[in-house]
Amino acid sequence: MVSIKDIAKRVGMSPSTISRVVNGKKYVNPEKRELILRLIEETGYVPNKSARDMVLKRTFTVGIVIPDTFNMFQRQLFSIIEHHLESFGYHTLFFFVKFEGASEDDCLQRLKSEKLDGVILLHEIKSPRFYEYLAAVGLPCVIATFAAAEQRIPSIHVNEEQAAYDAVQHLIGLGHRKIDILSGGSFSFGQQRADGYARALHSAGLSRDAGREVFVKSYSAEAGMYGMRELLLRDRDFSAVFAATDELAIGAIRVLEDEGIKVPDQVSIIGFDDIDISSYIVPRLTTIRQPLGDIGERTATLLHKRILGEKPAESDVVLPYELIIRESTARV
Amino acid sequence: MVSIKDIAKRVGMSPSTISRVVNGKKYVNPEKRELILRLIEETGYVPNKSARDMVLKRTFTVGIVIPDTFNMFQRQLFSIIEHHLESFGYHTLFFFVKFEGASEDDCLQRLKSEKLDGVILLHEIKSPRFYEYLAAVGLPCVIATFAAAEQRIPSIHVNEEQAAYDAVQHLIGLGHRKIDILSGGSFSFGQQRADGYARALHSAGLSRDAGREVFVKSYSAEAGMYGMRELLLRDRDFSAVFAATDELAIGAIRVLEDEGIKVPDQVSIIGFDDIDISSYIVPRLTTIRQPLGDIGERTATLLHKRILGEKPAESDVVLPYELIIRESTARV
DNA sequence: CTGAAAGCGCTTACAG
DNA sequence: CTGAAAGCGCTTACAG
Repeated sequence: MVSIKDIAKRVGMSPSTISRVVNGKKYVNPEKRELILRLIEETGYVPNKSARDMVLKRTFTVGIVIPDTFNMFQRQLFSIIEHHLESFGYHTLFFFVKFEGASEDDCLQRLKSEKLDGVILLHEIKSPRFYEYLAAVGLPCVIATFAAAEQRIPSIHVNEEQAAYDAVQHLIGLGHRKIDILSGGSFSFGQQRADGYARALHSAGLSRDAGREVFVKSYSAEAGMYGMRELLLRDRDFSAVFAATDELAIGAIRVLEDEGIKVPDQVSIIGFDDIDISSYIVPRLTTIRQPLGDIGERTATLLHKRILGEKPAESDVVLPYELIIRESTARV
Repeated sequence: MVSIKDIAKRVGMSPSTISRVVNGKKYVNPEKRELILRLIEETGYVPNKSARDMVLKRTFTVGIVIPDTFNMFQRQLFSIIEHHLESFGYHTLFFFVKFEGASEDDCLQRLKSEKLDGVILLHEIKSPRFYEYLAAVGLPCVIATFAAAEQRIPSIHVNEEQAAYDAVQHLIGLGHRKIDILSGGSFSFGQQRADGYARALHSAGLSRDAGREVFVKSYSAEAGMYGMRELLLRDRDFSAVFAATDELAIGAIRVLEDEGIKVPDQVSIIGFDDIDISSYIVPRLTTIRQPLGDIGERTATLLHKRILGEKPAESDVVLPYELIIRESTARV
């Protein structure tokens, strides 16, 4: 591989000068610059990133911490984020974390061995050690899709509770009174969406009933099937269900269909997230749309600013969501 | 950040020795090793990856070249690959490439600036320059999901043509005679799947008809809707369609449903890939399952071996696929 | 505008 | 088993 020294030798100049033109610094004689540029082209010289990172003490890469079992919403989100990050000149490294506690420590360990420029959390890390580390080394961080707990880490998200409230209001507006909920654990949004559900019921004068609530392990279609079977086992006396996630909703519809229960004729289902597939399935899913593109762009931009040392005023960005009414909900 | 020298100073030994214990080399006095290990623990020392990469002249990272518009099958595949790669101790860097020719050059450019240990192609690169570069620098490479063209790059894939043949045979076995095809461009598998379709038709004594074939731009559900509308515009005289991709099939079903045409009662649809969602939608999709897990694992393993310098005998691994009969196909 | 020199944090023969 | 020394490829004051 050709190095900066090789180039220097060939043009009879010092490595310093070559470095200057490679990095587009000024104070270089225009003619020499031309000459050097031509030679770089000819030889196919590319700077050695490791050497550069080493002296600069940064790596131009940001880590994205994401659940091992990421759902489609998170999948779509991370490719948007990675796209923007790339346009800012960053590499991105993925850190998958499982739900077991040990996995968070592993993740932290891996994080330490990289000299990241910044990190984005798409997964809600619990371990305080994690946040202590971030603070200790002053590693810029942005949380996407979750409100930060107490820590002073900026986050980009939607008002989950209010959105869920609106979703359930939509059901109530359609005349539904017997509304079940299918949500999941592990993440705070599962709880917040359940909170919005409860508040909507309350504000409509409906009483909450533990028999109408099931919390499954994850947020997948598989989990949705499991949860709906459980709901069916308990009591068939519901006319609508609020699924905390589109995938949960898809699994729920699957089970209902298998039982010969028609959606939305007999049961209305509303999801949350508006993943790609939701507008193609039969029936098209009524859901809450999170502004994926916006979340992704702002997350990447905010992190970039923090890496550059800017301290943006806004530390908690709450973005608007949207109720998307399609075919899976109907008047009771 | 604490460096190897700091540790050396604190224990009164040389950096060489510290390096040896950090890298688990032998020839170190057991007691000193203990002492050093303890200090590393205490100080939270982590080796500087950039420095290490630089002297070792490798980066322990592999690049994954993937289409910008990757579909769900590719999405699932790359997370499996990344998972295995991580277990081998590699980082992975994504290189998204668009369909425009220029994008391949960009990708090549980026590839050059990284000192990758290896690369995996999930996207069918056309540019010969790309392969020339790989050969020139001796960069290990494995292709997944495509048969390599002439180049001597090992690849892991399924017999696309034969699988498509089987898919269409399934339709024929169900009594269908008027079978349309919905496929896409840009990738060789789109053509190979179409070839299998043609051969199945031929072997059943059915004549091929350009009016029954539509090729759309991509392989998404969106494209599937577009393609099915086109098919409908031409002639409603078909009882089955072979969609080259599950997502294409999902879009096709969507349009049929909107037109009041029942699947599979009036039209049978078969897909290809068996993406996650295919077993949850209504109707469940009949499709060809590609052995995702196996492809991912073998791809990662094969690349790892090549990086280590082993030249495995098998350069073209053809894996078995499986016809998954579900609900979207029925007797005519 | 330009070069000599030092240094980033590690590894690896080489000589004990 | 261990240390001194050189070197990986770059950048950056510093002195012209």
